Amino acid sequence: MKKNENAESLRSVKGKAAAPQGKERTRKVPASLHQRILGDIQGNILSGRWGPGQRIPVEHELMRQYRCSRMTVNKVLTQMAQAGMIERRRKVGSFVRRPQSQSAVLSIPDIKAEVDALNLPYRFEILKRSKRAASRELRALLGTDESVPLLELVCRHFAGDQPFCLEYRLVNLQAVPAAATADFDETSPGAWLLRQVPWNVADNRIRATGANADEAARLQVKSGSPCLVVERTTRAAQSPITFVRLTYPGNLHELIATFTPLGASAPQPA
Amino acid sequence: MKKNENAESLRSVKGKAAAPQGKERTRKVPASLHQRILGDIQGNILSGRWGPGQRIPVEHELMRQYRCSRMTVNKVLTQMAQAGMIERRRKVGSFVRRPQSQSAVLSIPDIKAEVDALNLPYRFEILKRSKRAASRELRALLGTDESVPLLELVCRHFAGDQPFCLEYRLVNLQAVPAAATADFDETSPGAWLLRQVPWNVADNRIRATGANADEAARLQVKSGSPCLVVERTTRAAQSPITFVRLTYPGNLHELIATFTPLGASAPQPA
DNA sequence: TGCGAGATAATGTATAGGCATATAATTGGC
DNA sequence: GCCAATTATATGCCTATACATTATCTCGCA
Repeated sequence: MKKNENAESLRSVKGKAAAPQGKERTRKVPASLHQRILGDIQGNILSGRWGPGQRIPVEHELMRQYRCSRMTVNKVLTQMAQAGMIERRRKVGSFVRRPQSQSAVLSIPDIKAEVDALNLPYRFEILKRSKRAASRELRALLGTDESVPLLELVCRHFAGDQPFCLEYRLVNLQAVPAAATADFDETSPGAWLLRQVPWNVADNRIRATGANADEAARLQVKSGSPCLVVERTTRAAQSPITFVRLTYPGNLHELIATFTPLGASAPQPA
Repeated sequence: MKKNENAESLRSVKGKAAAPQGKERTRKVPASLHQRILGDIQGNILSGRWGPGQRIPVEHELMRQYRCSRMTVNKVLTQMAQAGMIERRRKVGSFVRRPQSQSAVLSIPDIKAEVDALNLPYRFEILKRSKRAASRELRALLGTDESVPLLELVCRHFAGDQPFCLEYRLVNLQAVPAAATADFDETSPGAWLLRQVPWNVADNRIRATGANADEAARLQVKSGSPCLVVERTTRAAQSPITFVRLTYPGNLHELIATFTPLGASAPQPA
């Protein structure tokens, strides 16, 4: 099996870039060399030409194919290894990984953004707000063992006149003291917190339940009707920030996750 | 050669290079320099010291701080930009991104693996199997407009004696002709397909519904009881491979997604 | 035959420099 | 004073090289 069936993408002459594409005549011409190399290798893997376990060309071979330096191919291969698509072993070579479990990137937008996407007017209301010490159960939800002061919130989000989502939230007041005095008139607690503690680490748990009587009344659905529940515990710098349970009436909502081997693993800057 | 000695002396100095305003150095020290730089910058962002919109040191500044070359810090910053944590603008600098929507990594394991994780014996059965041409609706599910031959499967997965999951699947026989003659006695269609077309791209849609009469009977739950539904359309090299709808009885199942700013974005080898 | 000492092959990391490109800031011409 | 041209800055991308690390293979020698 000849290995250079895809080697026709050799650079013509180094340092000479093709015409600065006036109107993107072809699909998307990968501008940079390492993007092109990455695309080629990824193509070979995704198309199945290079199956799991198969060894892919070593760095010097790729240098030769693309007439480039080792750093360039190394950058590509390192990136693919970090993404989990290949496995690299010293002295032996690089091999296509066998995906044990697909991993998908789930985008969790702000609720306001979700409602906006439906072209419906958004509003929300605070149904309950109280300060309290963390009981044992609440501490378990937040994943902390310290007894910290908590802010407890229940909040309802609307899309038009229809209840869209019910939010139960605990905020660690020790980590975010400003939450105690914040009025959530303008910004919802979720958005407010994201402004305060923008970058954090979170665990999300997604499941389906039937609405209990309380939830059903607040969401204006029948008791027991299916709901999508997203629970999220958020930490930043080792201390828990907030726990939130979002309950969506079943058919009103859908989470979208995309599995992309590489590339768009993060939200784009709009 | 003096070049060598120069590099050597730099290397020795490097060990004590200042970690800028880093306080939590009690962690394990990352082996390589760029890992340390990445950890430092990430720490500054996650801890909130560098908030969204804030400009982070330019490459030459980081070179000086860490006494390293530009390639090294460039590697780090490029990586962070790809992960979506910072945004880089020429001439202006690099800025901490404001996460508009959190993106989490969702791990979608094989059903057998899920059941194994519960320490229950796994088995499955094929309830229906038929070949057919793609009707308009089925084509819409698969996301193709060609009229391709399809294999339609209904399959039930058990955890112990309890039905665990219902699987409705369409397989594009044009893309995977071997599926027509495969017997799914040993391996479930999902696992079989993953062996045939190991790397692919998929869209996942997750929602909650009530079980209809048919599903309820097969899952041994009451009609209308809440179910978690995962629909997935899988493509490889532009041609759709398979569509699958997995229906889990509500409280039996939970999807876990983790938001990690950088790093373990892919499943690790066992 | 067994086995330890290289030789070798591949990746991992880092350096120093280069040109290219986009854009903010500055300057020059009017 | 305003707009255009230039310059400076910071990133984007690439090269060529060097040395370190690690696992595999091979060869010489007892």
